[in-house]
Amino acid sequence: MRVTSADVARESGVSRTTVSYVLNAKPGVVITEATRRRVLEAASRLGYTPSAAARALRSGRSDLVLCVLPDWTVGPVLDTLIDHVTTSLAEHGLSVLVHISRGSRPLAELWRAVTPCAVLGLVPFAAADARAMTRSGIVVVGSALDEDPHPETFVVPQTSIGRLQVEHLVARGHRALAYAAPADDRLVAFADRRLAGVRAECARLGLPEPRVTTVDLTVESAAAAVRGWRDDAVPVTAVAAYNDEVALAVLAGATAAGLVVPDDLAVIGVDDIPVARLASPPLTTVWQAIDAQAEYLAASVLAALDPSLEPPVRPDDVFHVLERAST
Amino acid sequence: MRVTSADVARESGVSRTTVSYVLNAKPGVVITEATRRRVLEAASRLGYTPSAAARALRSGRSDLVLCVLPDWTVGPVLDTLIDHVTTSLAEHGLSVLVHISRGSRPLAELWRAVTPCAVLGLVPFAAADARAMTRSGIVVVGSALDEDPHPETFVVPQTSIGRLQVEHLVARGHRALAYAAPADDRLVAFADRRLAGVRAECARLGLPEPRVTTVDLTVESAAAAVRGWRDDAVPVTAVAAYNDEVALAVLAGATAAGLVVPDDLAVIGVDDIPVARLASPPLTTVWQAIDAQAEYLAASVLAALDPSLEPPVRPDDVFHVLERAST
DNA sequence: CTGAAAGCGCTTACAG
DNA sequence: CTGAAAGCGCTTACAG
Repeated sequence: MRVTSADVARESGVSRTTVSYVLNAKPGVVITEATRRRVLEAASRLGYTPSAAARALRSGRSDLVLCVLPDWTVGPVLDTLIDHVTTSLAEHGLSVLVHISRGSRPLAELWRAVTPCAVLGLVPFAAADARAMTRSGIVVVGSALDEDPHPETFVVPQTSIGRLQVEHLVARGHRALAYAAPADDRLVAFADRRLAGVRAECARLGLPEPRVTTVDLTVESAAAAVRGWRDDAVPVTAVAAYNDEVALAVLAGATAAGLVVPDDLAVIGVDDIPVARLASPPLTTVWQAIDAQAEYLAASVLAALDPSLEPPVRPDDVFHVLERAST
Repeated sequence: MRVTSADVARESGVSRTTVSYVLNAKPGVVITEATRRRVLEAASRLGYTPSAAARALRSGRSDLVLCVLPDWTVGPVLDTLIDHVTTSLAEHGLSVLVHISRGSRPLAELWRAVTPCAVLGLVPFAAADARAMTRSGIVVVGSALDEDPHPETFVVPQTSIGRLQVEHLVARGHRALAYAAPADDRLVAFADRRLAGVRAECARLGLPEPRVTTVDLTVESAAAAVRGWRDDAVPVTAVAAYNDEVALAVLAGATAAGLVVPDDLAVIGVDDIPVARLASPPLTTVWQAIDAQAEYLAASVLAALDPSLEPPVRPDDVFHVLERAST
């Protein structure tokens, strides 16, 4: 049924060795042009496609990169990141496969089934998982939410997002700040790091501790939060939100509470989702240089796979404030 | 280096055959409880994990399901759908791997590398691709944007979305309708089907042809569109938008143009993205029963894989209007 | 420049 | 109830 290299060999009148040499363009081996052409023609005529399983079994390595995502909704930023990484690695013959870790099955089952050459975690791996993969010869590129000692780790400096938000708000004259945290439990790790950045920057600038309030993605929840902030001894005048969705909720809540943004309350989000600019007023947000991050991530994988490659330099300065009318 | 079934056999003092029988719980083969236990213990002591490559090579089939996504931004609806499908299929020992078809590499390279048992397309496959996969013994579950003769195809009745939107707007007393189309080229196939639904329903109800305008995700673009609609001989009073993002743009554009929603202009979207309810006024939208769709999709894959299984019945009535204040 | 042969790790008839 | 042996399709020393 299946067309194998033996078929191609028979069809073109050479040995399987030669077929393999030709099809893999084995460096160092010289094949007569005529032979080469015959093999190539036979292969395409027969519709030959090498068996990945056999190749993986033989070489002990596949050309698949397994990308493990967190189980919370991905969002356009991560979508774009994956897009870029996929494209970059494709140029090096690697195919990226994405798995949403739905908690349902252990990660181990998955990478054992796929036998990827590398696993890319966009969420931190459990130490045991990382160890098991490494022991199996799989290259592991993990992620950290912040500073991490491991050189082979993708670091998204979440704290600096919080810092940037505060820096921007303070430059606009605000001193009494609040942090609008997301309600979704699954985001807590990220939210905490961003909040840590907000706190650290407030402390550094000698501002009072920021008020921290969880805001649902509903107008009522946000309006209640806004009222709470205004009722404070020192009323909050500016809000750093976990992300754009939370920021949009705060915007809606402020309007519902009769406040004018940004005069009564300034709001800054994170991500620059498409609808951020459609809000009224348009939402100021923290934008991320996803291309640079993706480039770095792809280069990290390649470097980890091939020790002769120079490890890439972590991109600096990937976050920027996109100033709109909400601050 | 790698622990193989031969190691387990040696360690437990049995043959590889027995190891295989025990580990795969081969039905019909009876193994002494003592032997069974010895093998199981040796396997776990050694940390044995079967080689997926060898298994795939041997059996000619893996337990991976490749899910191919379109190259446009996925969005929360598709995210959720994949989540559900992943969970469902995991219960049957299948792992779902997602690939964003970035256009960069031909699909063929990918499924050849992965050798999945099934490929699930959330976007229609090219006929040649589908044929090649089927010929290679891979089960193909494709998608169609609308009615499709193939029984093994996932159908999302895009036209009925448009119909529902019109039906809702007409029930609210509107007769002069517009369709707000997305600017992104990659969405054109979907947008066209939804528009076809809008047109068909207008025709059925004896309404004038809907005005069709492309709307960027910017306030300016939307405001211009809104003004155009108002300047018509018979001014448009209600808009069916391609999705919630476009609808939010129209909302912003209407406000910018000095109109009051829904009194001057009613707007209905599609998807119920989280921020839809945060808009002012909150956005009426078409909601989809993703759970039912995901269940159907997972069952389709299983049925295609195992002919003895009853093919699932296509869920009916998956779309519903979620009425909020924008209509 | 090309071929015969081994072996990657597994499963499964086929004998005992 | 258990074992020896073949073979899935590939690549790669090793001989010519």
